[in-house]
Amino acid sequence: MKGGRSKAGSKNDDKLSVKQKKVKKTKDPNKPKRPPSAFFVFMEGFRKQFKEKNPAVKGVAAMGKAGGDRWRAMSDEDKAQFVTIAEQRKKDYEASMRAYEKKQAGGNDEEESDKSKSEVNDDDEDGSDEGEDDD
DNA sequence: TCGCTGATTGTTCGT
DNA sequence: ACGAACAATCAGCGA
Repeated sequence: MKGGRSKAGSKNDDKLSVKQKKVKKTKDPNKPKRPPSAFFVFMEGFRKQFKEKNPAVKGVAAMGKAGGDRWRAMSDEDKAQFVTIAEQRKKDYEASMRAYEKKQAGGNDEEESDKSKSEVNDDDEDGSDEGEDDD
């Protein structure tokens, strides 16, 4: 979308590219997944609502159509909210991609795990009692 | 029993 | 610059 579309005569939205059915086998295990677009970010919240309103919904097609229809009904400003989030996701993706390229360049076991470390849980967590207040 | 297919749009990569 | 692929979701059906 985005106002200026490169395609000049896109009068028909035929499903020219009807591929993507079976996701190709990504042979690159380190390849980071692509950041979710604003539409997907919106879908994250929409899925819950859709499930609540349509608990008997089956398949993703119904949700996809409903989501797409709702998405188009939204104003650019409303979508801007998700777009902003999507941008953050993209930023994070760039960082992941950087690590990915780094790995591709040279085999190093250094992953992008140097970011903020939630809790220093060295030992295997038991999970029985959640002690959020350590110390 | 396991795994793919379907439908939506946006974004990103590759040529 | 254009094209094509791929991101998540859930339940149903095929082999």
